[in-house]
Amino acid sequence: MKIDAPPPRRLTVSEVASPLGQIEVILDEAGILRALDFGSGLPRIRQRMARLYPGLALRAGAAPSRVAEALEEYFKGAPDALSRLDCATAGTRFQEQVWAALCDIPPGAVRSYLDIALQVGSPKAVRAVGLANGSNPVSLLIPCHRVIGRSGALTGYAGGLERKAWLLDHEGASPESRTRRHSSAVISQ
Amino acid sequence: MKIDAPPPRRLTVSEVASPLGQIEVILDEAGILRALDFGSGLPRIRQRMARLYPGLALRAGAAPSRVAEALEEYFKGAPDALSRLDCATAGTRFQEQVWAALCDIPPGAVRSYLDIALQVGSPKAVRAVGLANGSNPVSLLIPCHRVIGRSGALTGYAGGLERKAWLLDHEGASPESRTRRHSSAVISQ
DNA sequence: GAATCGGCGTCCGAAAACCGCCAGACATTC
DNA sequence: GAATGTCTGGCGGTTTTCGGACGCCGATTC
Repeated sequence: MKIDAPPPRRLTVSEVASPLGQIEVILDEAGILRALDFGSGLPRIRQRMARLYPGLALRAGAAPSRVAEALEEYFKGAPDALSRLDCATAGTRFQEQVWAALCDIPPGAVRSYLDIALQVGSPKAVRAVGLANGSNPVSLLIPCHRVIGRSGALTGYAGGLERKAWLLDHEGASPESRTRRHSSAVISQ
Repeated sequence: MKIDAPPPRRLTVSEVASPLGQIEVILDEAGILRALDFGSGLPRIRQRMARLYPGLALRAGAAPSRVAEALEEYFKGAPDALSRLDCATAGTRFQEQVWAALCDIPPGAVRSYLDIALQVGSPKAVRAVGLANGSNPVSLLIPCHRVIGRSGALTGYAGGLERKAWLLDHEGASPESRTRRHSSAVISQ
């Protein structure tokens, strides 16, 4: 669940194993997720944290079992397991709107970038939606992987397109819904 | 005393009466002074707080008696009373250096802007010292009023030159030291 | 499909504007 | 001469503004 929270005072980074490789997890002192990304994304994420929360150091630590277990369940086939975890973000108004819209997409469903743009009230800001998507700090919980091109093409994913495809399969998004053309109104749900 | 402290989570603004008019005081949740200025400076100070600590609202409240008493004593003639209070600032490296230098000036003494520039190791940054002085968030505790022109002219004060003059008189800075020329080495102390 | 173009929020770097100054050069005045 | 006043130019952080580049797209055209 995406929640509101005051800025963090302390950030702890830890690793969790997954079928898709190491996952980097950053939690604040209250145990709220501030970032989650696949291993290769660590430099990117450190940079974002440094920009968002200047002067806040990252210290290493072990992931709470709570978090590790939720991830494990998710990868075992319980897509709702992640909704037990709380996460908080610090973005611009537009980014927050987009990220909130992402959270409305249930597992197994997909949306197009245009769908999201319409939903946040900026019909022409489709590329901007792509940018906002790409700067989502908390992968998986905020399901930016459920947004694909209107044509059904996956188009892009910071963690790599293979992972995006894997996740959608895993969540049961029908491959058909991802290749049918000009049917964004239909593929919802 | 100027101390180090983590960024505030909550800010409370309150007013204290003084011979120089209302004084606005902003404290964080730990009772540490984050800002202090004369009444007219409130908009200015709100703006600075908003920039330094984005998303942090100011709520109104009563000043702790501790603070009110220290100010009262100061205005009754005990210049050291303020050193009981803790304050914390969030400035650039240069600003922090300047503000620290200000804290070395004892009551009753004055320094020139050049003196401060020399002390922080940037002999030519006299105007920058003026700027840093002017953006001191915690008046009185960080005694920016004790910095005057090398010629003895008061040159400027956010709270108004009358108040600057009053404060220096009140602290016993000899009027002579403030008008003598070409003697910055002498007017110190 | 492949190429083109339009659209939009964000980041980043460069440039300009702002000053709570100081020294030096000259006029004035005694 | 010495004291006082007025100008002028240079100084250096900080903040603000501005412009360009960028990208997880979509519609159109060929």
